Amino acid sequence: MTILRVALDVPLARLFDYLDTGSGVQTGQRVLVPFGRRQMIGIVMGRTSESDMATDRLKPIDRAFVEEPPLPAATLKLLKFCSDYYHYPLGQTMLGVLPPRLREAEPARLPQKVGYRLTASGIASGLEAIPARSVLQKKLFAALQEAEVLESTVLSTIASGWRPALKQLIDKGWAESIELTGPVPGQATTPHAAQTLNADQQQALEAMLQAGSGFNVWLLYGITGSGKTEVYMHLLEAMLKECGSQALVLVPEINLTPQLESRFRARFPQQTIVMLHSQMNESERLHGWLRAQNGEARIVIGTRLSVFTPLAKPAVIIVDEEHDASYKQQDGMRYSARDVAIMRGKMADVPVLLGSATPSLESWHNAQEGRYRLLTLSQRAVTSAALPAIHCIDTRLVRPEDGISEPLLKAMEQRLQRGEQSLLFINRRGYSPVLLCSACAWVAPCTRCSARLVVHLRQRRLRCHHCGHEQRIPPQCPSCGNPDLHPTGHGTQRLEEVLAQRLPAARILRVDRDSMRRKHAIKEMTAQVHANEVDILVGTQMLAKGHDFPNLTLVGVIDTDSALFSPDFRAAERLFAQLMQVAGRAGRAEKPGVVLIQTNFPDHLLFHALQRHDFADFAASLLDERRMAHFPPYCHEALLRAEATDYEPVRAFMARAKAAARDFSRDVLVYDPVRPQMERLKGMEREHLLIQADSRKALQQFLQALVPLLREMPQGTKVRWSIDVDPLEY
DNA sequence: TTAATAGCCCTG
DNA sequence: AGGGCTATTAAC
Repeated sequence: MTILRVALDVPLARLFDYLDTGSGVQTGQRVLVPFGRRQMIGIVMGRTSESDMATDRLKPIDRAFVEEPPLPAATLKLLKFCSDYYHYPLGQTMLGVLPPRLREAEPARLPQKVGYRLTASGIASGLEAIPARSVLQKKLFAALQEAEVLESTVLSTIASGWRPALKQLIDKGWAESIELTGPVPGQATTPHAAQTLNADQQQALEAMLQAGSGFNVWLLYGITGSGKTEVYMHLLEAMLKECGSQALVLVPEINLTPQLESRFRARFPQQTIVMLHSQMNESERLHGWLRAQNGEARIVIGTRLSVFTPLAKPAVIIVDEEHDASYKQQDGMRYSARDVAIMRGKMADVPVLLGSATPSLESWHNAQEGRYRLLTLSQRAVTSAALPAIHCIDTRLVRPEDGISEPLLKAMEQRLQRGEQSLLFINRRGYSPVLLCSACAWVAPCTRCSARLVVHLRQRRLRCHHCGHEQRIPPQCPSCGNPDLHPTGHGTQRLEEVLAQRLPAARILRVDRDSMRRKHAIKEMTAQVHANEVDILVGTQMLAKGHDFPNLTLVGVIDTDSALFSPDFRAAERLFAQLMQVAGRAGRAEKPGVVLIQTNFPDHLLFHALQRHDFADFAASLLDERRMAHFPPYCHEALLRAEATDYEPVRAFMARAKAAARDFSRDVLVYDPVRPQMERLKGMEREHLLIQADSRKALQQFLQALVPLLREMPQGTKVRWSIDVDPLEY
């Protein structure tokens, strides 16, 4: 009798043993097992003949899903690595990355694919037999004539209302449905021609092709508009020539995927492309996962979680906008999808391509040190499109009125007259960030967070942007009774209002999380801007990403000074990336763009570098600072976070953790526990303990010793803690 | 994490 | 004694 070692979704850092029932289940397969007095889905991690547990206490599995393909060994290995590296229980790691459907006790399978083809009589009668007014039928008939067999997804791309028309063809005996097995037949459309690469792009591509198919990390550093995507597609074209090989393309947010998706689909119409992100429904996610695993999907495009998607034959991994913070998971297993991608590339011995206009300092440093190979795109792909001119407006000299300074307003007026578009960038949604009592200086606080409530005037409500808490705007100051409460400072809503007053002729559109909540809001917004139905966009960083607005020639940046002197040492790096990105929205086509930044500190190095579009220079100076301060990437960090409803148990837990750490902290620096910026969040009192080490190895050894002690520590129960390896936020 | 149970205070 | 609460423990 053999024993199965099973990973289960419980917060315990071990596996559970079960008796096999002669099911023939393999490593990597799903099983349904009794656990306590309920049932759970588990993954078989291996077999053994010995158990730590007395054999008579072992229970047999209830069911093995032998009809499903087992997770490949490479996936198990990657997840085991992540579980170790991020110090997160293996079972939760394993089960946590599965599409939700695979966590249910139902066997998973791909839907039987149905294809359609012409019957013998259909072929005999020919296209002429269809009456001219049945346009759709004719179209479908022609497509079937050309391709022989087409499946439903392809027919949808030909005509959205194809079903009734096809039914008519079937009723007439001219077409029939058949069951499809094996790979999907290609689409009838011809691929979009590859764009010719400029010298930089060509050089980058050749370097990668020359290096061959083995592991290598490439950092493709290309300014906005330099055509990184075109390089990706040329690379894929070359890599996917090999039979059955697959590419994994990671993108930061769902926002960006529709654009990228359509470009890839137009370019690779014959290949099955699968999208994977959290906005897809459960069956789509399951099917995408299974198609990636069985090799049918040649290109997998997805957000961070898709870095774990099993692939039958990976050939290359691309991480677009590698600096983007959304690659870092901020709860559960706090992995960095970019770093996992690199580890995966290493394990699978395939190249990894990181792309960015403003690489993370970690990656930039690795490139400088020769661990990654740097590829630079310094020309814009559309050569006529000049880089935007970036100017600062010194707000010490020109006081902004209601948030907007005279020169900025003038510039917007000018665009309005010329029929061009402007974008106002402000990183704060809502009407105003503070509600202030004019008599006693009381400001509306959140009850659950150490944060101020943001005024949302239109809804007449106060909202916490951290926990979602909401309340009505009080009619008078709760502290002194004064009815004169002032919304103070500017958010997107207020700016929109101010602009409507100052530029009454302008058509203004606000773009933030609040206004873009509706399902196709972003798509509609993009269409409106392209159709020139909008003169001024007012929005948050949402607007900074990806969009290409050819008639947009002015970008105004309202207020970024707080980030210049933030206690977070990564704030400047992020601000630079953000401004570079938002500046890239200006003047993408033939019209030159201008960026105006309102600031009290126009002489700050960040702005000087930005004006010269000189990331390299700014990165060098930031790296100098980091080296001197001994911050990442010159050290490796982990953060122990703890929280509970009361502060005392948190403090006690952290004090014990720190004491425990002292015993074996020779090669690491363990700081004293500190309260984070946001001391209270969502009703929880928090504390952090920072750990630094010179090497990853020392840090890992330390954590390996510490984490088991933490697990055994009496926590006064309600303390929740987690380990964040390579934290980005503190 | 979930779920059962052991332990404890309280009322009656 | 038994209700209602919290702390503790086991899960294969």
